[in-house]
Amino acid sequence: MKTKPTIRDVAAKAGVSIATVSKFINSTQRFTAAVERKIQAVIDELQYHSNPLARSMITGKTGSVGVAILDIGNPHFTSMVKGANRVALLHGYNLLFVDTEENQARENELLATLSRRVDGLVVSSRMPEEKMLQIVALGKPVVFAGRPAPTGVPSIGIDFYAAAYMIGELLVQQGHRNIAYLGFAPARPDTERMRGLSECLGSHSLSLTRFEVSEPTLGGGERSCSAIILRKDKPDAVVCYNDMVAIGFMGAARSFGVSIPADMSVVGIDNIAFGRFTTPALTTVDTQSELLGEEAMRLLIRQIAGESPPDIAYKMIEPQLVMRDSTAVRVSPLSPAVPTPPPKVAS
Amino acid sequence: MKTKPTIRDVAAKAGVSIATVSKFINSTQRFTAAVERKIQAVIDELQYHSNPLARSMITGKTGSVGVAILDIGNPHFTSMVKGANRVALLHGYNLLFVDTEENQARENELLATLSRRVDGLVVSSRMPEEKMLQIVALGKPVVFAGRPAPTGVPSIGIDFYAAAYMIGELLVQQGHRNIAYLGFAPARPDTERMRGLSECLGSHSLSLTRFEVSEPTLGGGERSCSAIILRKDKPDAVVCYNDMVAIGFMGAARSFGVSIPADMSVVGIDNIAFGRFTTPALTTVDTQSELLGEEAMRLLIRQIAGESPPDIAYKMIEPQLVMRDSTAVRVSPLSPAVPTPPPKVAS
DNA sequence: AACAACGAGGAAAACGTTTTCCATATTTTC
DNA sequence: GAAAATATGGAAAACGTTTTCCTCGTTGTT
Repeated sequence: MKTKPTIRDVAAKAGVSIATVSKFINSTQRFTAAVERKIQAVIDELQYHSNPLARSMITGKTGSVGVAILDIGNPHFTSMVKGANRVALLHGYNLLFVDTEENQARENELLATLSRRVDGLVVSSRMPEEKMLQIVALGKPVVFAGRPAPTGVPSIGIDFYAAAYMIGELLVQQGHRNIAYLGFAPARPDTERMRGLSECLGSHSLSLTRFEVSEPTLGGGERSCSAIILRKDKPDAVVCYNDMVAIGFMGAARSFGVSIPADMSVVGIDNIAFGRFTTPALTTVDTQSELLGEEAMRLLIRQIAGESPPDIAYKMIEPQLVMRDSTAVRVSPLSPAVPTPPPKVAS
Repeated sequence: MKTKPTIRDVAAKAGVSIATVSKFINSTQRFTAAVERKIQAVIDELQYHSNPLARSMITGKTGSVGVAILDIGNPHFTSMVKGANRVALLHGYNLLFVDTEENQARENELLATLSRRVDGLVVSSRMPEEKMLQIVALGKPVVFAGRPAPTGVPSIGIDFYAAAYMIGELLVQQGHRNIAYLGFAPARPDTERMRGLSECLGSHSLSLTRFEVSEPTLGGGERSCSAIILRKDKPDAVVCYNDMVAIGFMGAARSFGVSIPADMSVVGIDNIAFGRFTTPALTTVDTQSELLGEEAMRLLIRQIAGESPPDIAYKMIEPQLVMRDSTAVRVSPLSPAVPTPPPKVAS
């Protein structure tokens, strides 16, 4: 009564061998109706469920896939998980995920443990290439999502270069000249964003001012606001590392009395759902987080199924501009060569 | 080279028995320095990691705990996960979570599978009591978080009754008389909220109008807006099932030309981070999602450690009102007995 | 009626560990 | 220096399955 019933219990009670029970459960062999009925009855009576650990040990398959994300608090990642979850379920896998952000130090251990419990891994964490290779060395199928992966490793990328470039184009068209980038670069993984933006500006003979955000969150955006707002030659547009930063930034900006987009345009990256509900609604570029998750999971599942990695190496998601109300054409005169002192605003 | 090294491989290569290697790894016994050095060297060379499945099979422990949440897209749940993750990590467990929303039909299967892979379960899904009992019957330690659980089952509750009651108090103080509740009740789990609200109103001789939201999300809140806004005796305050609904509702309301809080007060429940960044900032009541996750995990871990369930049965989290700008004292005259036709607004 | 072919069911090995004993080798104690 | 105590290491059973052969008994074919 205390301990869970094993296959041995049902075999004994049904008067057959454990082999028979196993084959019946996995429907790998047919038996006479009487036998099958008897086994089923005993299974129901005992509430028997086969132990997946034991099964996995011998089959080498677990029936689940893992997803490692950086920050479960960021809707971009949760959307990704949703997409991944959907296709995993569709293919009969279930999804386990871990949030690696909470304890960077134990990320390795976490992933090592996880990797033994799943048939494959999609990892979306930001990490140095070296660590990526360690994960690949775990020997499980893995696909990296949303970040450039070492060559030869399957991955779904997001074309942040293009994203940033189109943002730059928009802002320049709207007459902005003093454009700033509020970025996040612990191990500089956001060079793509910055490159896209500065190359775009460069093609218009403009240069980019760069600011650093402590972390890619609402709080990070909030805290980095004052440094930008209070600057002598305050930028007339700032493009943010992602939507979370942008939303945090806008909130703080408002409390400083700067009005968006009248005084300053702001744009994010990701297109999280909340961006539609801020005031002003956030202009951003859609990185199709959910599609990203779906594609990554498809890739992973194909890889688990044994398709050769070279065939399925790489794919890039093309972002799309989403115009909303946090950007506007600049009405004040183009920024003069000699900056005029900014008007004092009510703080 | 192809297949992962096993304990047998390292034993052979180190010239000792597998028992010795096992004991060394788990530090259950000391050996001579030479032997230990040798084993460690081989482990490093082979990149050996012990197989957690095999280990779990014999020890009966997995070293991980599971969390089942309803909707990973809702920041309330993700905060909870963050809290749970933190204390799990602290106690040496790692956290696996599954999103049960995507496929309600497979929820059972999902939980059954998960339950075999973890030492215990925190479940925060909304579900009928019968299903809760099924989960308990799985035989793993489990704590329910955020919802009332069957008696005798450990759980951390949120006092939604009190939450709703204090919202009602606030609104009445502010002069609102025609107060509506926008709720969500597939198997009516939100009766607490509604009870709290209507009992509060009752104590002021007011009655509650009730509206139904299709799903507890941004989209749900958005879609349910028109039915409320376009009503002849439009309520002057609506309290929403949760913050997501409230934010969606406010967004739609704005597009209908009703201004919040001037024309109508809105309040949510949960206090998700984004509520500070809407316009107006959302008045809500803090359910301390992160604390909820922490407490639930602590309870679970104590239970895994073998403390008797009766001792640790139940705890209730007391919510706190968070006043922001989506509520205001009502300036217009108290709602007349005969409703005046609503002003035509630009749609 | 004899023989092949087939179908139903079982015995036992395997998966990679942990753990309980047991057998030595080494130290301590007197 | 011998006996007792202790430290060091190993053999083998166990965990709960799947899977690969076998062995029968039954059916079908000629």
